[in-house]
Amino acid sequence: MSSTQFPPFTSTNLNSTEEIKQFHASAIKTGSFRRLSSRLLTLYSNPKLGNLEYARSVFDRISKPSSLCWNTIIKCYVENNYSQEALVLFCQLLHQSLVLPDNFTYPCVLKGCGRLNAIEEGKQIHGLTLKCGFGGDIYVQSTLVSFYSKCGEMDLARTVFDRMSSKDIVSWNCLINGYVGSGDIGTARELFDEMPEQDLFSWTALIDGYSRFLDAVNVFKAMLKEDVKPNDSTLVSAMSAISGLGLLENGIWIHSYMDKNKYEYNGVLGTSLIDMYSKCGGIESALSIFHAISRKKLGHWSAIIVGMGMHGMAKETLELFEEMKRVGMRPHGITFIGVLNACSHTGEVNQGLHYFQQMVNEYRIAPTIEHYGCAVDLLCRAGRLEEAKNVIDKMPMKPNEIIWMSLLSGCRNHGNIDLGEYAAKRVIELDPMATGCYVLLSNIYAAAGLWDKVSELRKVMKAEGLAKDPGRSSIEHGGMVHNFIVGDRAHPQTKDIYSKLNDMKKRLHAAGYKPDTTQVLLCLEEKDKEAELAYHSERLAIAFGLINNETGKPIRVVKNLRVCNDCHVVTKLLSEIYSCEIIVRDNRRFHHFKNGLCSCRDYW
DNA sequence: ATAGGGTTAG
Repeated sequence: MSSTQFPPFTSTNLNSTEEIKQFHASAIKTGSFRRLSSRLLTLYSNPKLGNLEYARSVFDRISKPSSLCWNTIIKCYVENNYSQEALVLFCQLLHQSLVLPDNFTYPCVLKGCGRLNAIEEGKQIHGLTLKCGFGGDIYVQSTLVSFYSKCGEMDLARTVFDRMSSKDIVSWNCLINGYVGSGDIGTARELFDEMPEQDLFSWTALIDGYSRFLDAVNVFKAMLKEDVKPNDSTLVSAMSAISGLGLLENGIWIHSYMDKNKYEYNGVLGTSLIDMYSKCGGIESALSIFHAISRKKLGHWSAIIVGMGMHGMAKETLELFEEMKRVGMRPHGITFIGVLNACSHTGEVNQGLHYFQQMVNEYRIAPTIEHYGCAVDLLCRAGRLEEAKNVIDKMPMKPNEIIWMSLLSGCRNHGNIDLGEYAAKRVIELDPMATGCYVLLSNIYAAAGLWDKVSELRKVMKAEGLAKDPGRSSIEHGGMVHNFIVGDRAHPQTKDIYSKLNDMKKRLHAAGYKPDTTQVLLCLEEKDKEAELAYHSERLAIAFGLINNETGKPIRVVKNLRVCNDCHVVTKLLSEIYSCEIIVRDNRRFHHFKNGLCSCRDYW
């Protein structure tokens, strides 16, 4: 819109900082600053512009700020994530100003309290709203619901909500969001069904709440059926669920929906798409999305670097990382997570350590516990266990169970009993219910033939009520997700699957396969151990994939645990025997099996 | 003289 259509002094269309500054300058020149100060303050306070300093300087030049001015500057601080300062201003408003807070003020400060998790301050302000007669204001009440929710006080949020004499869609959404945030998706769902009508926020909240489950995708589809048009946030939530589950077919579907409806990928949607394709095993698609984005932002670069790292493409990852720096993009902490992981997955230990140093020294990024986790992982995978232990001992924060699990896992892979026991003790101190830890330790004992120690561990697990987390694998076919657990016989095609497994077994043995039973947890006869391996969940999924794969497309399996050594050997052979590419996502990375080889080059 | 400023994803 051209500015000539609107006289500068009355224009409401000043959208850029530059335009506002011109307006500001002319207001001073013509002596109309006093008259326009409140308008200027509002313009500078636009949260999209981030002009907090200008807004404040205008506010400070207003001699007797009206409640409108107070409200605007307080909101500006909240929106720019300086809620602490917003509360300071609110106190000044209470004690030092000529005007009193009004019904517009309270929602702003309460929002600030929510952001700060300032439960006590919020409760006091809640009291004030009642005292000042704003207890029945729907905006104040909804913000209170939201505030208590953010502070984890669902009972209080519910009480405020139940006491509201009239509720609108926003009040319901605030409460639903609260239950979603507290992880109570059941109650969130009940409220969603109970509310008089749902809007985009309600749907998005529900999709968000189902994040790690297939329901998220189904709710998204139901929403489209109701002709509610998703916005960026909805799509991000839906894609995040798809990524978590690794549902490539669904991912392609949502992408084509977005294409058809002309969504823009230059912002957060591009990042989500890259992330989604990477995590669903479509790294080529992730790359083409990335390359098609004309003005690549930090999020896009980081997403593709993290994604390629997961696929073990260390060389390409590092090349892109160097290119990113060359074009003047400054990496942040998450980018380095991707870089370190890439090095870890291919065993580029020294290069990884070099990048860790670069992050600290050149980019002045303080390593988080996740970065130390990467460094420990890097060393552990390579068998440099003592060095890893050294990193743990010297890191500035208390190591968490993830870090000790990395060490333990390294000890399993490199057969270090003493350090393994030490790491396992640390894990159990932090998380007594850590099943995976018992399993890894058992693996160490089993590999060393210490069967009495294995059975001792099993007794402890039994006494503690710990069951081994069963291996689960899923595969998409014909618009459905098929899930398998070890020794599963629940699938409608079970008969075919087991006869395929039999066929696989024969052909594997003919190809010279010898089962590797060293990682079987149970103290069983050699024959029974082999049987245990033969029904690992990914083999059921692969058998299912082979039966139903007429198209010659890769078979894509998503697993909840790490691939065991034996399954890894088997999957390599199967890719050759059946001339079929098999792509497995385990809980850490991707394995692309083709022609008898795996992309991880047996290092994982 | 009058309008303007508020609540739900980040």
